[in-house]
Amino acid sequence: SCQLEMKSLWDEFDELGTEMIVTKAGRRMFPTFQVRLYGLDINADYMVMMDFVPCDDKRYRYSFHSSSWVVAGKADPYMPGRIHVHPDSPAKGSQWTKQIVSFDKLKLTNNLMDDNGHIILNSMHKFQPRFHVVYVYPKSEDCSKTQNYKTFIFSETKFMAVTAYQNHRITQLKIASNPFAKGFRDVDPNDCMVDVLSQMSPHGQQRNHSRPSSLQMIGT
Amino acid sequence: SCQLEMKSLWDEFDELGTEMIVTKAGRRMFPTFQVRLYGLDINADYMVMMDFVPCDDKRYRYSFHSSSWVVAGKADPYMPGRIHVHPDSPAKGSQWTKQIVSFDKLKLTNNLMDDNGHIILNSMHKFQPRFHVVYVYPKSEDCSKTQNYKTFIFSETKFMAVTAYQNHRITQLKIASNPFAKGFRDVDPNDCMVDVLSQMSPHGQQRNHSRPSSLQMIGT
DNA sequence: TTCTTGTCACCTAGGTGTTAATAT
DNA sequence: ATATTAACACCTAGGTGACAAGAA
Repeated sequence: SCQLEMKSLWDEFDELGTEMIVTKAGRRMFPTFQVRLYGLDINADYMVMMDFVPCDDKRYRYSFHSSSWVVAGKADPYMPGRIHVHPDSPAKGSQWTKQIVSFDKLKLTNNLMDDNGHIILNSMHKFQPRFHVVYVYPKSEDCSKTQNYKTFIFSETKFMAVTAYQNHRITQLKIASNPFAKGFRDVDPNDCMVDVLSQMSPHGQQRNHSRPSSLQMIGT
Repeated sequence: SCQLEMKSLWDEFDELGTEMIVTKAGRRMFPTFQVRLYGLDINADYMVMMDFVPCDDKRYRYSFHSSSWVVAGKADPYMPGRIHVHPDSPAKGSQWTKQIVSFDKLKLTNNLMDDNGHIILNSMHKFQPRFHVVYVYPKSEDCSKTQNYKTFIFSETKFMAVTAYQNHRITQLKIASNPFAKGFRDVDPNDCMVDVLSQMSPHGQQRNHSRPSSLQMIGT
């Protein structure tokens, strides 16, 4: 079996309508797709991988008027999706189960000519990530008898591919939760008066907030 | 067969008497031990790994008077060395031969109690890195007949383990050749008058040399 | 209008030798 | 004296959304 990591964060995004940036060079997903695996054969070899399937046959646009996604026509021509094989593959069941399996190297692109092995997605289309665990047969074993893979789908990880964020609340949630976007945070949600004061002690780590407003709060 | 990458850089260090820093937290080697592999069976599995053996039974100290290493007694008690298995192991011969095999994740420590899997070395002792390629037998094959590994030793990669650099010329060569030490370079060896001038054009990338002397050269 | 692209300041994450303080 | 440690400024390397300009 298989359990999605950071499910509560995925849920938060899903409620707003998750958006993932696609760029020519390739952009990582946030949240990162991470799972915990259970019940694998310790000594058997497995490949683990991801792919992405269209949720429907539609093209969307974001209506700022109603703050929602509306259908904008039929989907652009669909290319059979690439598969991203986890770079640790193949590995023993013991390896996969003893730590979280993270797809943080996976990147999304809208470049149809991409030759970096990134996942190619159409912008303004909706996608469902899928996770696959493939059992690698030993040479001696008969591979015609049993199904050798299992697929897991987490509905809360579906998302709209975009070249720029449409829903401002998604932007704010990304900024609040992605460490790499810390530079855009107005105030650190972990900060409170006590924390701000503790930063002024010689042991507290100093931070430079670019916005003076967040520091003026101390004096008022 | 097997070929050492960056051999000329290793030679430069070896002529001065290579030193490698060991720290409690673990320090990478520089130059990084990297090799090119040839003649592996494309479809067979191999493990590749490194270990370090003492060059002799001596303890050294650096004589600043004579600018050379002198024997300072018998070696400290020797613990059988750890083995660093390349993280890509096991992999097919095709994988190992199609790109440079780099041990840039390998770290050296002087902490006898290290539990990060780093290589433990005695400071002020001399070591010889060794590189091993191990053939992984398929389950069906008889493993009692043939030797299943091969060891490569490059004499120019031997080094003295130190907690701080002793030979100032080694320090300077590290600073000149390791990108991460760029902050300690006095002037960029790639810079000449033409380069400095080209940097002043709007397309040239600006650099901030902390030493004003390197900029005063322009005016004189 | 709507969507895409490239550049940028600002981060995270971690690899350097330096330096001053400490240990032996 | 000699050797080790920990904090530090300064890098490499690369992941963020903002923004202005461009494309469809």
